[in-house]
Amino acid sequence: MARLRVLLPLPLAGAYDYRVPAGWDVPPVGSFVVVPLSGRQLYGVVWDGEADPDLPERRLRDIAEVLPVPPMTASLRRFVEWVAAYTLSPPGAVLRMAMSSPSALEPPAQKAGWRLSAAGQRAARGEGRLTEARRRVLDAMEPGEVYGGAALAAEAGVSAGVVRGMADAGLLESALLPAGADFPRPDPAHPGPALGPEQRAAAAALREAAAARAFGVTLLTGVTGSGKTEVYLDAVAECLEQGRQALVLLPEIALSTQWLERFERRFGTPPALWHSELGSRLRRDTWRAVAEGRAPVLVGARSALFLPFPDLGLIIVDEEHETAFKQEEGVIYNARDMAVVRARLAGAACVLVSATPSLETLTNAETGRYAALHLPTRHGSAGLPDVAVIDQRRTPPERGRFLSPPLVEAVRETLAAGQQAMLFLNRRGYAPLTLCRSCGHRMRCPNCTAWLVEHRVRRTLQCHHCGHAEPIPESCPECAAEGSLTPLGPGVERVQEEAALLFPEARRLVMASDTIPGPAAAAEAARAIAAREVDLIIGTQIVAKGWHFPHLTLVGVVDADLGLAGGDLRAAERTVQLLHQVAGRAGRAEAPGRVLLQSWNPGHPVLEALVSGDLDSFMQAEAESRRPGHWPPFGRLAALIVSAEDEREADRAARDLGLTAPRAEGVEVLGPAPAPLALLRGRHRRRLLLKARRDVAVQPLLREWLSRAGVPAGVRVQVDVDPVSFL
DNA sequence: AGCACGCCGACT
DNA sequence: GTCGGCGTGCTC
Repeated sequence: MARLRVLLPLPLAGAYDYRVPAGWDVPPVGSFVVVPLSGRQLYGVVWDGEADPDLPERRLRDIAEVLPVPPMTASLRRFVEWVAAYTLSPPGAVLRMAMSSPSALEPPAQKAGWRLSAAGQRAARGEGRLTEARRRVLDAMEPGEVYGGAALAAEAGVSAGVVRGMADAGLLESALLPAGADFPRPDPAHPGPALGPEQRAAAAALREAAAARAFGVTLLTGVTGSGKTEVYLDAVAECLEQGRQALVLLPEIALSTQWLERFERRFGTPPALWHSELGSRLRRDTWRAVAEGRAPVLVGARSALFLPFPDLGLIIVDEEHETAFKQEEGVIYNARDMAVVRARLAGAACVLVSATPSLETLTNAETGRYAALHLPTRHGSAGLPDVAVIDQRRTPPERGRFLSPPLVEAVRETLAAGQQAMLFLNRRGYAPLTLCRSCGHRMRCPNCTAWLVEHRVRRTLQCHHCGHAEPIPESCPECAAEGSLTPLGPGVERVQEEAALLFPEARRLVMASDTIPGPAAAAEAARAIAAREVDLIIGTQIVAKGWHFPHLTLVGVVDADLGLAGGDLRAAERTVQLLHQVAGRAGRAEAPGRVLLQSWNPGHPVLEALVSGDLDSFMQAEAESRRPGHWPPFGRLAALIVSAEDEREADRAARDLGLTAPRAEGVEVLGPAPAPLALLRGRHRRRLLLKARRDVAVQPLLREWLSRAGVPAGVRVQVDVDPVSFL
């Protein structure tokens, strides 16, 4: 009897063998099936390869069902295997991401609708008498087409009762609506916004890449406002004309209402969406529409990379430098890098887009692995904003304040001119640290190595790493002194408080992940700002991405030094990217923009680069500083995070792991050292860092190392290949 | 991932 | 005497 391999969406070492029941056709590789596993029924995928002939017959179970879904393509199967091997995850754990809507595998529930009956068709031809309402319903219908009852009533402008009455009278007969007919096709010929000459040239190059129907990567760069989005949407149009599907990855899809409006302007319809907040019903319909090729364009967060596109022709990664593309839990992967792999396996074009590309991507463009396109100027009349540093040592803020006199003055001028201003501080809450003035006690998280952040609006102290929250105590928990707890340092809430004192007449809006919790709030904020119902925006990094604020002419960065402390490999690169992005919010329409950076260290290369606008030289210097030590992108990194509830156990396991570290040419193991968050969610963490030359394949080394070093129970070892955050 | 089997504390 | 804690191990 035929045996085949079935991969299950579980963290198992590999595929299991199952029997094809007698009399069945052998389902093709990639088929979605239902199989029994220890008494449960599970979904799985028929996988490539030969079943184990030595497995005794009595241990095999029968496949229970083959599901009526298009089989998983070879290209997606290879991708699942590739990601599993690269990240050192069990293939089933990766498969789970590709089966993220299990109910989509079931036959879709068809909705009931109405169709013209024979009598109805006669009546439509004018036989017999009809009321006006019934006539309108018949006029709205085509013979043979099936309509939803409510939609039909609305289209004809009658009540639902009319439709029901016509059904009772035999003019309509019930029929099933075709499932999932509700993903509109974006029209590549829809007249979109006009492109300038530079944009047209770049768009033509991208169209050519998409028309080649072959793998290739292109880096598209250009300052904020240079029209990168319109250019790459032209490549999407080309992909549609080729009859293939396009995928656009965005870092924060939930907050991109403005992006969706641009898409609709270009194509006349919205795209299909994919992100974590999608409801289960829409999720199921979208997964299925993708699998059946009914969703020609999908815009999504990183997990959209694992959707079952039957013929993917183009992947766009917008804001490719964003760290939000890095998945930090479960299967740890970087969607930007995996997008390139997915495109290669699918024979698709890949476009990486950013105003401030990552050093990895820049290096790949420089060595010619990636093609490069650049849009040098802002589209329309807007010029680049003027960037200056405020030296806080010379003009310090008043005691207990955080806005220095020159910044206060600039905000005042801007508001007086009837323009909008923004204060940027990448720190949520009121104050990052709460200190007892009498004993020096600092309020810290019981589960993590982190200070508790005061959130005055909610009257709590919160940990931003594990979600721990407690009310602000009246007295010091250490020395019991009354009213001695003092907030230290600013968060956006505190900046807003200071702004309220300084600019009482200005209408202020705080934008942080806790005040803008979802797409609806983001859309409302964008509307209020565009309608000039807000004068002063005070925001964290969520204001940096993708917004278009036409009346904003001043951006004040409250603490430009903030991201630079703390020895992270990419601290400088990330700070430049973030502050450049924030600066790009200023002066996008006719009025010129102005950016002021408050700093205690104005000579820092990051600030000099932002002031001069010469980010290329900065990134080159950054590259030269990483090259000699074989740091990424000139070498490879993998982090091993060893964690245990017991601190001594974590220490011992980490030390033992360090002792068995691989010794090879071009490989170096650093640590163990306390991980930057040495205590996280109640687990003590130690970190080892494996650094290898570029030509060393680290996965075999890591696999061998981990299998050699037995990890005791209760200790967890997480592998993060290509870590971006060192937290 | 689930679910069973397995060996040590507070209950009707 | 039993119910139940979750530690370890297996599932084709």
